[in-house]
Amino acid sequence: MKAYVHPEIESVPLEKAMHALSDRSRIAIMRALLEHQELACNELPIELAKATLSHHMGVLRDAGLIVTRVEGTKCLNAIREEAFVHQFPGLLELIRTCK
Amino acid sequence: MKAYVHPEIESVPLEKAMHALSDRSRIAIMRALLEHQELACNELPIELAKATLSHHMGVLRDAGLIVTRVEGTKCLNAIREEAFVHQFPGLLELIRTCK
DNA sequence: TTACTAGTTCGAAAATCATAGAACAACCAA
DNA sequence: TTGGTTGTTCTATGATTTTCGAACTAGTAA
Repeated sequence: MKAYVHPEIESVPLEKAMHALSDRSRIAIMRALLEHQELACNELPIELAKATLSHHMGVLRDAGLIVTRVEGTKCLNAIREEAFVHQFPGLLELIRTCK
Repeated sequence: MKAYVHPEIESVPLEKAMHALSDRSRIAIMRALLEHQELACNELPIELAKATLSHHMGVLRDAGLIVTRVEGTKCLNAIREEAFVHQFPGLLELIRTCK
């Protein structure tokens, strides 16, 4: 489908990760991925136009928070665990537990 | 000088705190407060116009991350520790340790 | 080939945000 | 009272962000 680019975790500054998580829809995406491990875009519980969803996935990907792999016509998204453990310790727990 | 309003911590959603920390200047303010406990606006190591700085302090205050108290002509700002311990566990450490 | 599905990219509109000058209020000190 | 300091509020401008329709690419399947 397309060659997805994922940044080096170390090159992502904190404010970029914070910005990626400053949107209600993107937090909802992260929580869905926490619950289901791996989801295609159209399986996400988000009521937005395709183009908008694609934009949000790009923001999360650029911030090093998710990884996308192609499988047939769909692309499967998952949380980039090492980003949180290594670069942003505690952040994933915050997303998981915070109201 | 003015009656500063501080929100109930519980009413601050995660995306609001994330947005407050999605700006390089505001992260710098938080780090200065981590180091010095309490600082007036004009003591912060930020090269911005007064009006801009006042805006950033308002964003941090509205997100429940800092508390401001008046003392004479100046207003002293400090990190609202209970916000982090109680509402956003791990976030303060992230600000402290993250590059 | 044709049709369908999944997702991206382009272009544009609306909303939000960062920035700062100018005027202002409040306090302090001479 | 006059002047200096501290910070807010108003207003405006430029930049960024969110949103989505439309056109597009790539894979799958009939």
